[in-house]
This record gives sequence, C-alpha cells and structure tokens, in this order.
Amino acid sequence: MKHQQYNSRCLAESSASDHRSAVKEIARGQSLVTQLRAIVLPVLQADERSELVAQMFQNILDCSSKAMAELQMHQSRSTRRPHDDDDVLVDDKKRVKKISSVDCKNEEGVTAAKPRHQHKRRRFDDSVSLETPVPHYDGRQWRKYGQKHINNTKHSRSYYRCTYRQEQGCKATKTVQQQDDSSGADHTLMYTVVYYGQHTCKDNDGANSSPDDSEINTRSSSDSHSSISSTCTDPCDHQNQTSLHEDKPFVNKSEELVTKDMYEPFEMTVFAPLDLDSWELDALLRFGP
DNA sequence: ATGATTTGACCTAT
DNA sequence: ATAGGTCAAATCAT
Repeated sequence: MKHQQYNSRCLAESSASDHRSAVKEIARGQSLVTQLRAIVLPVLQADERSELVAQMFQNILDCSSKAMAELQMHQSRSTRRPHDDDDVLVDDKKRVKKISSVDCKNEEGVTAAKPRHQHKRRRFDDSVSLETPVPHYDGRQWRKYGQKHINNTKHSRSYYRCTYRQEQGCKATKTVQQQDDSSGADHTLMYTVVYYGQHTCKDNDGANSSPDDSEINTRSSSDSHSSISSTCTDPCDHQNQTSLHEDKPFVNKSEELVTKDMYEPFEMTVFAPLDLDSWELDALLRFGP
C-alpha cells in the first residue's frame, strides 16, 4: 500500500520534473526563435516575402506557446502541490513571483482583495513576464521612472512606464531586471522583463495600430528628435546604458537586437517591427554569428 | 529650453 | 519593520 503511494508519488514527481524540463526547453526554443527572427527579418526588410516569413515565425511562437500552456495546464492538474505553481511560469524563473494573469485572477477570485490603488505593489492583474536577452526593444516607447535594488539580487530593477502615459493616459508599465545567473551557454546576459497592463495608447506618429490590435511596426524613429525613451531607441545612449547596467559598459550585443514578446503579452499576432533603424542593423552586424 | 534619467524620499502591502 | 513601487526634484542630454 505504502509502496504504491510511494511509487505513484515518485511517478508524479518525475513527471513533474519532466514537465518542467519540457517547459524549459520550449522556453529556450522560443527564445532562440525570437533571436533568429530578429536577425532574419531585418535582412528581408525590403523583400516581399518578409511578411510571410514573419508570419511563419509568429506561427512557430504561437505553437510553442500553446504547447507550453498545455503542458502547464496538464501539470497543474496532475501534480499540483502547494508550492508548485511558483515554478510554472513560462520562463521558469525564480525571482519573478506569481505574475501570470491566470494566477492573479485566481487569487483575486478567492480574496476579492484587488488593490484599489495601482499605487504600490502588484499593480495590475494582467502581467506577463518573459526572459530575454533583448529587454528594450519591444516595439513600444518607455520612459524610465525608477530604479530599485531588490533584495538578494545583484542587479537593480528598472521601472518603465509608457511614454504616452501623460498625454494618452496609457497605463502600461514594465520592469526590467538583469538576471543574476544571466550568462547562458552563449554568454548572453538575460533579463527578466515583466509587463503590467495593456497599452491603450497610439503611437504619435500614427505608425501604431489600435490598442487592441497587434503591434506591428510600432516603432518608428522618424521622429528621432522627439524625446523617445532610449529603452527602445539608440543603444549607444550611454546614459541609458549606465542606468540599466549599473556602471557597467554596454556589453551585451544581443540586447541591441530587435525582439518581440515571446508570450504575446499584448495579443500580438503578427511580427516584430520591420522598420529597423540603422543602429539596429548595425547591432545586427555586430552581433555576428 | 525641453524632455529624459537619476535617485532619495515617500507610500503601502506584506 | 521591511521590501517594493512610485513620486518628484535635481541633474543630464540634446
């Protein structure tokens, strides 16, 4: 009897561990596809096939996202234990707490204690985290409004809000934090980016689509003299570099690459921006094979 | 001059 | 009491 319990528990645990490694692998695949997309799309910029290729990239990411969601759902059903759900985040990261929208909604459902002020801590119930070597180019314009050292982490967390918060009341924010154990196999720095809230703004240059629409071609640097947050503009902006890298020189070349959210935090259905600036191409060239 | 970033203070959830 | 999120004055960059 006890034997059986033991066995089933072992099975459940090994299955959970299988799930986790599967999820991890999928996340890694997504990250690689995202990076590959950032390299390929700019090259195809003027090519009429670029849209098709972009769509294919997106489909691949969609597929893996769905696979990941299935895995997670399955795991949470079959091997749920009190502390398991902390591990079930898409990117399998330790320091990002429970931030998936599903989790938060569940919590909210139970406690009905959603914070009324978005003022302090756990601001929105729709947040999405992702792990990326390229935290800054997500097609949106952000303004940094704070930086904070977080306990037990080497790197401080930077806080950004949408550039159009004042003029358009867009409530979207994000945090960016370099991971402590951030040099992966390819020695790229990894960042945890957490997006809170949905963009309700439209880009001023009109390049952007409606808030609920996809974010294709959101960033245009045509207004290069307007004060656009350097979080998604010039990687040679030294001030920004210092702020984000805490006195370190800007070393992460891949960070300059174009990327898009791997997990569709904003219901993106199409692809990363194709209207790359020269610095982006330059970054790609420097990125190397 | 204008707008972005920095950073210490403040506020609040835990 | 503490940690984390935001504010806002000072500073910096253009």
